[in-house]
Amino acid sequence: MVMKKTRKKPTEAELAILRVLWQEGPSTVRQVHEILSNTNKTGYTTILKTLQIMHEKGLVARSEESRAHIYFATATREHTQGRLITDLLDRAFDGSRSSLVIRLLDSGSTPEEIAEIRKILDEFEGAD
Amino acid sequence: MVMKKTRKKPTEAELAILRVLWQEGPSTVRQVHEILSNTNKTGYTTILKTLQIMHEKGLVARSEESRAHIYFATATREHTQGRLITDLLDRAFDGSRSSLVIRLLDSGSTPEEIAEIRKILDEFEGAD
DNA sequence: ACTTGTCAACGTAAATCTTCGTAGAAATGC
DNA sequence: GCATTTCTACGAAGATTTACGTTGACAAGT
Repeated sequence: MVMKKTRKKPTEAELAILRVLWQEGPSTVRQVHEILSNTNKTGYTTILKTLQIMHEKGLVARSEESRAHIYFATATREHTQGRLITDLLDRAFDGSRSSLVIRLLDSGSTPEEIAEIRKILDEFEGAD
Repeated sequence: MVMKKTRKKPTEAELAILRVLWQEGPSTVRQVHEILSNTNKTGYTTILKTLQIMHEKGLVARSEESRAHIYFATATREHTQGRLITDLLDRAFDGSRSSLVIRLLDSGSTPEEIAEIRKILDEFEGAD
């Protein structure tokens, strides 16, 4: 039996922590909590517990060398984003990428964003 | 206190049911179950219970005229899709629409899809 | 009227997610 | 050395989600 390659989808609380780890790099529980306490009201031990669960799930790994363990995400932001978007694509858009883009643009995009997206399209079209 | 305009985000099971209602139009519990039993293994009463919960939440409404109640979604597919995509945009992409599109295209899009998306972009750029 | 089948309603069980309190180990300060 | 602070580990409570079993109402046929 081969190890599953696809990790489980992170929960809301887990994703919030992953965002911090991706942005800040490897961090201690305290550091993650400091960042999240700006927007959330979750206590220190809640972050700790969630990180321990994420560790069991394999969403994060940690260095235990120093007393304050240092956690880091095991999957890249890009990989996780890809999994989340294809998941939503299947669950809510019947796999239609174009209708997803329509909703995305419809939800208040600026002309700058549209121009940027067009550039992205050019690159993808050129690469193929 | 004004009534909240924004409905709660549907759960996985709820979204699966909403997809059926959007596709098939107003349906009885039995009809929804028939469709979903092709891919899912959930029992009839599970669908029924979920629809009742969705009714409490306001995600669906129903006509009780005939004995078999007829359920239909209260929000359009487009509206719900918009809420789901902006939710994911905030939670996983830090609000960056372009990086969301990158992940979307990166996840196996065909040249036809890219061309279609380009057309969509044209329309949005023309409309603004 | 009686039986049979269909359906909504109810309760609830199991799983998962979120949150926090407390204990104990490790480091720091006096 | 002893008290205080900092940190992980453990346990557990509450909320939410998912999933069924059972019951009683109701309708249709015989």
